[in-house]
Amino acid sequence: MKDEIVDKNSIIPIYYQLFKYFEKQIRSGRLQPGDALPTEMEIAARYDISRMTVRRAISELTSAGMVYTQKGKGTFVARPRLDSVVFNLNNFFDEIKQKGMNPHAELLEARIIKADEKLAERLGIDVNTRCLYFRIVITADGEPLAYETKYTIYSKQTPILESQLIDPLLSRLAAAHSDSIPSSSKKVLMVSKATEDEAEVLGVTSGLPVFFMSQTIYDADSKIIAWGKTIYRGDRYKLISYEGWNVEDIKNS
Amino acid sequence: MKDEIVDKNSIIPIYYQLFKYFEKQIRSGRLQPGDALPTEMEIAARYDISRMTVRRAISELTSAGMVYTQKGKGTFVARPRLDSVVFNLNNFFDEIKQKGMNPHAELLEARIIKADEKLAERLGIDVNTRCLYFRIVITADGEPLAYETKYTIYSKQTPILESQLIDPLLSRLAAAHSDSIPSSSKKVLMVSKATEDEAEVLGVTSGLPVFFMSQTIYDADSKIIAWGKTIYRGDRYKLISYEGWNVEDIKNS
DNA sequence: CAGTGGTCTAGACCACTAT
DNA sequence: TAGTGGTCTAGACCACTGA
Repeated sequence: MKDEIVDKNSIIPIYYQLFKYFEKQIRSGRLQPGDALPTEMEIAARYDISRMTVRRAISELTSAGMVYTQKGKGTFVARPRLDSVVFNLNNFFDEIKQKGMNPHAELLEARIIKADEKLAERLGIDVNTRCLYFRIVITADGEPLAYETKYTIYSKQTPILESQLIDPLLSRLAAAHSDSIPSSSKKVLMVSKATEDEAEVLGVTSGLPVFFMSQTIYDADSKIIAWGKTIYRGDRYKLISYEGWNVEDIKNS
Repeated sequence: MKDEIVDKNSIIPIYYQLFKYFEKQIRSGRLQPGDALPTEMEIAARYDISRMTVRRAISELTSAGMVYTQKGKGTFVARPRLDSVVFNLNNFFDEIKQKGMNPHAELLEARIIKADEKLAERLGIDVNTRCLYFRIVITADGEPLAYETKYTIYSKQTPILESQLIDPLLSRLAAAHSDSIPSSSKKVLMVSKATEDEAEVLGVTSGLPVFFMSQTIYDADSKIIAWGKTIYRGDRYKLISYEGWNVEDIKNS
């Protein structure tokens, strides 16, 4: 009854209750950046819990970037890092759905081709190696938003299902039709102007600024097994990044 | 002598040795996605260490996204996630330095202004509130790369140092000249065409595709205390994102 | 039911920090 | 030297899984 902070009989783990308690202290400003937390021993004694449990709670706070520890000195409230920017580009389909729109992928073309010099160079393979080539356009409520062109090595020569081609995850396709297992990926985001071909597919005027993203997929031996490019309409797409401690509040403002 | 995996007398923590051991097993493919790790009890018994130490190692693997645990079942090797894209835009100065170039920030203009309607709207303040307005251009080896325009509430009315204005961190400036402490930040990345003004400052032709990034800084009460926009030359700037388990290898390829 | 990971304890020794 | 966080132990009980 003395301490409402930690309820040992709760179903909620003690370390989590403690984590939430300090999180609230910091978010509300009762603990300011630079302030020291009580020592681990103090916290353990105050709430009559083991020091290992206290450490678990502090470990969660550290992961969340809210505190940092200094050996021999103590644990201190961190300053929010507001200037390292992380832009997230998650599954396009889910993002569209999340906005209450209806996503759809349409297959424009799919062919088995023999690699020309340019493609052979890109995929790090010999000229004339058999590759799978296809193009899709992604729409939201019927309006084109993104245009993808993809290539992958076609070593297995297994039948191709349309459902695989419109799968937004290139790595899954590469896994199905190449001998290698996707292990790593490199994506590069650039700006560009829509070419005439791109403009037509996307239903915009040629020259519109667009996001241009290339993706290269590698296997465990760092060999390239797939390559693709995606054009996102610049007038409809933006990347948003939130940082700090009261992110949920500003998302709604 | 039997087990080279864990050296209890090493300076390196046991949990870290164990983490590195499993990391190597997974990266090399000896442990494949979906494979189960030995149970915690087994590992503890095999290397004669405490189960809590084993759990610390597994916790590190989980943080790294290399394994996942299932209550009552076991610990399994995860599939690398190759399709959630994270683009990082860190400190511009450091990035330029890292490429062996010489970064420089030049102050183009700095004034105390009274907010007009548009700015008042953006900062969520009353018209005619005193604000600090300034523009800077960032160059690498003398070549313009980015062009920043920033506004912050000027409530303290403390003297302004040029060193503060060319500080790439807007949050630091906001902290110095506003009553509030920066707590959160929102950044939006879009594509655009360089306006005539921007093109002149950046030394490019008008209409060049550019990255357009806006940043809004909030205090703990979710009140806006600063706003800025940055134009990055599209012909010189790109965002690169790596994912997977052998990222270090492909960075060099 | 036996086996798994999740939580927690009450100690211990260490390296580091500041005085 | 006293106090801090970092590591580690050898137990314990729990909820969940699958046979």
